[in-house]
Amino acid sequence: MPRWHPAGAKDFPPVPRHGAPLMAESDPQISAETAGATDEVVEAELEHSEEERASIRAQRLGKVAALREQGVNPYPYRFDRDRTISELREEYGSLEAGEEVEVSVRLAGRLMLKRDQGRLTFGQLRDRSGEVQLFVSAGVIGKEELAAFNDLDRGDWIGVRGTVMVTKKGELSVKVASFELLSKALRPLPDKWKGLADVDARYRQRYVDLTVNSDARRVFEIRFAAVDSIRRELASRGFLEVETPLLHLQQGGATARPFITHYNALSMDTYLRIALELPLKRLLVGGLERVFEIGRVFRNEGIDTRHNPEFTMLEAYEAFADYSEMMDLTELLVSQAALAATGSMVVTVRDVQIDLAPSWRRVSMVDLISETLGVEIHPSMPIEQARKILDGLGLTYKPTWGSGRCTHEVYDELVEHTVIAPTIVFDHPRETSPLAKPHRHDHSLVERFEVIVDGRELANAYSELNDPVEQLARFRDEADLKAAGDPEAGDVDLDYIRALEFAMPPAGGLGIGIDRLIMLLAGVESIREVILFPTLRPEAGLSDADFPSA
RNA sequence: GCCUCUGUGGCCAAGUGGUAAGGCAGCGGACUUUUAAUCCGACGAGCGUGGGUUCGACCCCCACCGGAGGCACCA
Repeated sequence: MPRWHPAGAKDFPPVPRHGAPLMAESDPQISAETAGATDEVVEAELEHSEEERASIRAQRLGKVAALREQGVNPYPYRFDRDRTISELREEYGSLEAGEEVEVSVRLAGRLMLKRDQGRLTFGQLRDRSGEVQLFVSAGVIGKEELAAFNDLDRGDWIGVRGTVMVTKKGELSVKVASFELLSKALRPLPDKWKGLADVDARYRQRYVDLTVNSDARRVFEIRFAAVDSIRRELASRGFLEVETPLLHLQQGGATARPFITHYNALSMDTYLRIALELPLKRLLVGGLERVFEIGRVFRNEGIDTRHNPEFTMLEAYEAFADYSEMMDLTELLVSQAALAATGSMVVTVRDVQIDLAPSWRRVSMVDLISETLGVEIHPSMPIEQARKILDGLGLTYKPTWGSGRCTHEVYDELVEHTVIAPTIVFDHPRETSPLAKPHRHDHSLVERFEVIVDGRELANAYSELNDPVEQLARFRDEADLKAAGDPEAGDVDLDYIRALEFAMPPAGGLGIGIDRLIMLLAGVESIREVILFPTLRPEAGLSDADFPSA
């Protein structure tokens, strides 16, 4: 238990004061002016204005050089911190205004704010856990050390040692007994009140965004907590987390245009993966039974508020299960992630409250179309009839489309975006779902569902196709499309077929777009807000000229 | 790829044909309980880049570069 006692008591002996005037030593122009010689004054004024005109970066480089001259390393190697700021707050948060504790603490962090009061300076120190005020008094550390503290800049990393106190106004503070510079910032932090507003700069210099914008930190805290929750939930159910190759020899697992790269040692092109599916299902063949991967996939497509060329997918596969177990699993993973990340299963997107708690509505695609539009369309109906329905709805279609594709089109264009509350839309047309297992009762359908929240697809799941003969036939259809010029069509993955021929157990599979889940949980509208370093075009104008050495 | 909007000192931000407000930070000074501290003082940009129109352009036009949103495309 910490012992507290009234303010005023000191943990550290007062630092002896040094008689030297504060600025005289470090400010040559002042001594020059007081010297009175005309030439010297003119020279000093010149020097003075030059100093003022120097860029902030040049001034800081000057400070770095000055420190080195004094034998101080502006970039030392380590600091012994004994607690984080949030730990400090937990321990001493109940102190009353004016109280002080005779315990020395050692904190490290970034100096975010400085308030110079003359013989007293307040600082604001931030570490990863929070912020705390620094109370830096000449009476404690002496004039010289106070001057040195005042010479620090916003953005510098520092370590401090001191006692814990609460000011008259009730602010928990560390009364600094000593401090050291841990890393000197050469560039100034953005406006202390407005922060960094320019979105371009926020994405390119995410380090600055994270430093000054608490909203940015909040989004990524949500992201880390949500992903952590998903991992724990899956692990607790016996799912094994695995890592599979990013470099693929064949294009497959989804329909998307891939990035192609070249592997010199083998003198061949390889694809960056567009999905996790096929390697994971090979592991089901291998008997791992429950596997998942959370990983980056790459699609060579455009960038917009919902698409980044590299993004994060969760895929999970469970042997002996079908898509109905995947429905339960999806509800569980998403609702628990929301709870872990935000403290609530209710999220707010554009002022709309959405409850992610189980159980979600479950409705078949054709029923949902019927309910929303009053239109009865079904993948099994004659194509002429389906076309009439699309005509009636003002939708266009291609001559190659069957009734399944037409049904899906109605759903995509007119229904999906109207679904706000989390909804499991199941039994998709077989025609538009080449990787799912045919429906056990209706072969115009497949056992597939998507989860729609706020009008957007959040998850996609199947009863996985494990019939090698049918899989090969579907691969060949795709290969024909690719040969005909469709860049999104996949290759025939003969090794995958061979794997299926060793028999893959019946299984349910689930994919969740992690970035979109985080958007939902954080209530943000752009995928770039949930990706630390979103893909951007090369920055214009940044050059060596921006980095003069002195 | 197309359309609309947008780019002003380190950051925020006004100005939209007549020769660049203001704030923050930085610099000098005052101040031992501030919390976007306050007060005083001095300083800093020719307005994304390149052309063009004009007596004159940050403001108008064109192209290019970066960014945002939308469309197309895409799960």
